[in-house]
Amino acid sequence: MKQSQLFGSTRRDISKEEVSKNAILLTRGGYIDKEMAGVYTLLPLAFRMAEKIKNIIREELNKLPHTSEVLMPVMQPHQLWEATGRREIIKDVMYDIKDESVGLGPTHEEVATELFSHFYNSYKQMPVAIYQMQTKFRNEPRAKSGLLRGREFMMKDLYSFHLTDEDIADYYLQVKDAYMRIFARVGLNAIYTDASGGVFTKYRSHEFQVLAESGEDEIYLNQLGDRAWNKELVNENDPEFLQFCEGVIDKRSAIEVGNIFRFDNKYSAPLNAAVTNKSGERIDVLGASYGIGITRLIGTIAEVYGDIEKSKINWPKSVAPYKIHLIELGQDLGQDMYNEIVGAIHELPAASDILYDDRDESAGTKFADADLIGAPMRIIISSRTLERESVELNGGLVKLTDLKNKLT
RNA sequence: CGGGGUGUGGCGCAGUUGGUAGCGCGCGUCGUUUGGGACGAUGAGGCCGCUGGUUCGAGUCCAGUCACCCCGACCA
Repeated sequence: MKQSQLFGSTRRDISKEEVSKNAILLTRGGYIDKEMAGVYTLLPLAFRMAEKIKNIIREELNKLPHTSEVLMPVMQPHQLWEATGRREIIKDVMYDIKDESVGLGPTHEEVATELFSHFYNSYKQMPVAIYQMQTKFRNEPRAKSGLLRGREFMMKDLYSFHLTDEDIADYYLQVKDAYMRIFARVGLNAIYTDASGGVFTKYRSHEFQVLAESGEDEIYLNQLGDRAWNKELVNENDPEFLQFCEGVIDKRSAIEVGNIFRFDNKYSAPLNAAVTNKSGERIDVLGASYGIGITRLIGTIAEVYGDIEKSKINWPKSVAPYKIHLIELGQDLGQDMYNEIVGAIHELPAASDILYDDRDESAGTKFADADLIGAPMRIIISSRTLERESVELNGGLVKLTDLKNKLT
């Protein structure tokens, strides 16, 4: 992609009102543009990241048994929420459509459960799970912190339906493992955290928390640092908690990047999502929800990998919008040589992952922009490097003839 | 929803006791530059968030309203 043709650009100055690290870096880098509080455009750079994250999620979730991707509606009838008794609870959060008994979906337990009931009637068909990646709408009382808490945001939500307690428990753990792989692949160290189920469920929920100063949640880490309890769940006299932390309490701020919880028959019962078992009895299926905030993940990765002072980000390779930033300095390079290197690079499998800065800008501007854009690999081509039949790759000179090997 | 703060060219900001608006960046043109956000010249661009009030006169004072930021509450 030629940078001169990329929509948007880095920004030198942004409002001093913006305090959130991810919002500052992503806005300056030309990744996002704010429309209103908690509502952002994903510019090409952030959009590419979102697509890469979505593909990683797909790869991992598609390994799960009986699991398919779908796309459910954003518009949801109030009636469905009234049926499960959640209309009153959701009322302040759901954006409603004027003069219609319809709102924009903040979550999809109702829709997913109803959808299930349209196709499943027998234990022989069980279990089954569906997931989607979609924009969610929640009227947050206070949207803030850039992509970390939006009123409109992209989410992956998965719903599973099971016949037995054993089966749902097994699937739940499989999802947990898939989530841990997903977070690792996008470069985050997520901590599996026990949390309160809130109004969602009588069960404890489990959150995936990433340690960060900017995190809204507070968690108590165990000694190994690989398990935690959310503060909201903690009663410091609880024997189970005391055993968990073994006397060492390490309280840390963290960002919740995913959460999973069982709700069993909470929605299947009122929505009549039941199947017949071997004896011919109709039994309500057991359900669970599993969510990952995709746009929040982008914000979280920026929080973890960004540096405000240096105005730069070092994205993990797996999610960087472009893996290679090819920067051309000067305009009087030997054109033959130049064509040769660009040609060589474009023969690589990752050619679509190259951002080529072909703009007529000063070296300083190009470097500053490159720092903000944060590609993991930087190739500089200039008359200085071409004199030696080389380019600069991440700070070191590499012969043109060796470049292909270095990049593959 | 409580408390505090902010709304002025595309972006970032200044604007004194009320007198019809200015700076930087960016943008256009010309020239010089080209390895860490280059320089000179010149030019374009603003119903001062919105509504009402006070006044001969309001960016400036008053009231209301909307939006945005921070702290808290909330967070399906």
